[in-house]
Amino acid sequence: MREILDIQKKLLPDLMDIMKKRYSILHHILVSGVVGRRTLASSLDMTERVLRGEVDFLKEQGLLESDASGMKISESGRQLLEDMLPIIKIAFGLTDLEESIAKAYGLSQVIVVPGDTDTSVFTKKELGRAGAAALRKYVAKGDIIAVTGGSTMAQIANNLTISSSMKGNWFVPARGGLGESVDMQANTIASIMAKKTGGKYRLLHVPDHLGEEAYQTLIQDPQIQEVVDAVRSCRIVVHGIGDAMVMARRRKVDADTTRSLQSDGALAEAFGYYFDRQGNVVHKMPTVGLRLEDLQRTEVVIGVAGGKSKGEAIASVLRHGQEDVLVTDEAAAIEIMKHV
Amino acid sequence: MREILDIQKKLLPDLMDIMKKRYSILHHILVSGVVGRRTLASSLDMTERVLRGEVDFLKEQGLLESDASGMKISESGRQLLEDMLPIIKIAFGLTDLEESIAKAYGLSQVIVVPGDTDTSVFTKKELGRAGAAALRKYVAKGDIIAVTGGSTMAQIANNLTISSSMKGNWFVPARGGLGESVDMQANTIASIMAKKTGGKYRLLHVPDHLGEEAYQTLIQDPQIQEVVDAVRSCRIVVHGIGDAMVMARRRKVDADTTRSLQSDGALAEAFGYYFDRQGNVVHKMPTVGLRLEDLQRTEVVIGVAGGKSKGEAIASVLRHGQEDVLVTDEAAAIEIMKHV
DNA sequence: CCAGTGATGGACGTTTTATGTCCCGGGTAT
DNA sequence: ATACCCGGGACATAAAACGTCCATCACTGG
Repeated sequence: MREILDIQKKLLPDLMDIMKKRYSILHHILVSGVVGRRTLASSLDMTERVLRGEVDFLKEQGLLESDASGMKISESGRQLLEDMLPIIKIAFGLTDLEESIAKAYGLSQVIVVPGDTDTSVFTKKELGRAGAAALRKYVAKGDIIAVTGGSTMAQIANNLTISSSMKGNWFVPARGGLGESVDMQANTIASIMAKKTGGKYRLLHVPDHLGEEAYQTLIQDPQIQEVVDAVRSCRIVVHGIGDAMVMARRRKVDADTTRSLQSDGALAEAFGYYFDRQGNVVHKMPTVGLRLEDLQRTEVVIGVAGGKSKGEAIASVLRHGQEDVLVTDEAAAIEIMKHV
Repeated sequence: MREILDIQKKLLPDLMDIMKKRYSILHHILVSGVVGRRTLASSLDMTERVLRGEVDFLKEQGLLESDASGMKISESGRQLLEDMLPIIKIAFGLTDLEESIAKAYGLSQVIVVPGDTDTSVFTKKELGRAGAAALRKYVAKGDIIAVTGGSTMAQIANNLTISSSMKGNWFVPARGGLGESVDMQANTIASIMAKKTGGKYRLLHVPDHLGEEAYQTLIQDPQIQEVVDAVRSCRIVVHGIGDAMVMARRRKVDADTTRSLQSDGALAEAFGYYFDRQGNVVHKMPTVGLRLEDLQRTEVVIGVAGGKSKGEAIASVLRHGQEDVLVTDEAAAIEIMKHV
């Protein structure tokens, strides 16, 4: 596979460029749904005319369709994009990145999508697609799947589709309420995922910042206890990874804790735990749900995060060593490899 | 390996041609040892100038060397050729098929799409796409285009798009109603094609199995006469090819006729005529429209059919010798070559 | 020794193709 | 109703490809 491309490169040096160009046009149209020529041209940084040439070609090949409202991808175009993914990864050099990260951190699979989530909303969507695909790959019938919150997780939820293998699975939030906006809370994500896949879900309604005694009575509650048990016996965890300080701010952590996080060198956050550069846990959010020790019994831990700015944070979570699968983007992957 | 080339064929069809061209240049030089530009050009059937462009490129890539005595292949060029062999075999299996069929049956163009229409719906769609592309290539402004019915023709109609070169053209059914389901009748196909391309159409409402006198009065009708005249003066014919017995059954031909077809060795059916293995007409459907002798005045006859099971039938229609362009699939093409 | 042959590489005008730029008529969402 | 965005047509221009001719060089055969 790789050889064939190397051979072709010798005989057709610009093959890769054209292939990438056409791929990215098609891909852009795929993620945009319906889009016009001018919009597309500016978003791809091409002149209108040359884009038009390519679009005419792609139309002739039956890979996209156009009507008065704009252009959209055809079924065979969508299929083509799917089939092309491995080729594109090689052409973009992403396979190398995937393999080196997997080896450096002892992961069983790494998926790298092209682009940078920090700068392109399309990359974020692609990350969601890839995350959903990864989950689909590892899930089995009757699994309990614990998920966290965050915008990346929301994207994954968006890209899940109904599938027989996920029908009847349980989606649960990995931890209790962690004071984020509603549509990115773990509870919300779990319910969306369940609806999209035809699965079931249970919610954990445990507010933050409870007094000790209120907390104790709450976790004695049989209803809550049941959900917590389910969470702790999950087979799959899918979680985002965040920058420690950004997450602390977003969750309105009090000044004292923030200071202590800073002095402890907290760099990354994942499922309510804060990690320093070496991958040590330096702080945990006071709420119920999945504990670190539960992860060891968990069969598949899937981390999903992207963006150049998150690279270092992802690296420190990976160093902690509980992850099995990582889904990230090109920019973050490059940063991760700087911190081996 | 196979997939990557199929993908590239869809996304970069012209680059595949260039690859073939460069490969054959290199290969020719390899077998010739040392050879001059003009000699090579004539032996490859290229103009000197275009060969020179390619040679300059190959020299730049270090794949061949040239001195005052002529050109010869370099070591890395020889290595490349060796590595390419499997790629070339796969990538151009179809091209070879196309050329051998074209030569064997004296056609001006043969288009072979990968796959087998019998087993894959996708191949059938691809056949439709290729048929539409072929029609687009040969059509000119103001043409009258006669079409037949059938599911393959319906696919072609589906894949036609509005285009200025076809605007205002006439689509007519090649022959009268031949007792098939409505959405595959020539009348229907003609009207769909006209709508899709922005052309106009005329229909032929002549039922099958008319009594002789009803038939005579019908074809005296000026309206019908006008359409029949248009059909017979068409410049382009696009038609499907069917297995004789399958078609007879589908058209509910009576038992007597079926027996006579069988005893005459009818193998194939096209535009209402039945052909035996040698390409002789052994029977014709009793309806009005295009006659065989009209085909000689027709400039472009495009036959479209695929599927392993139809290979022999296609071959016998080709042997009749009126076809100019054939669009088929890989499985049928292989069968066709077995019957040269 | 020399003319003839066939080679490469340079040159140049012409044709074809690609590109930048505008505009038009038609839908669509506001 | 209107303003906006869409695809597609049109056209001048820049760039690439091509056909053609020629100069020069190396080798060969006489």
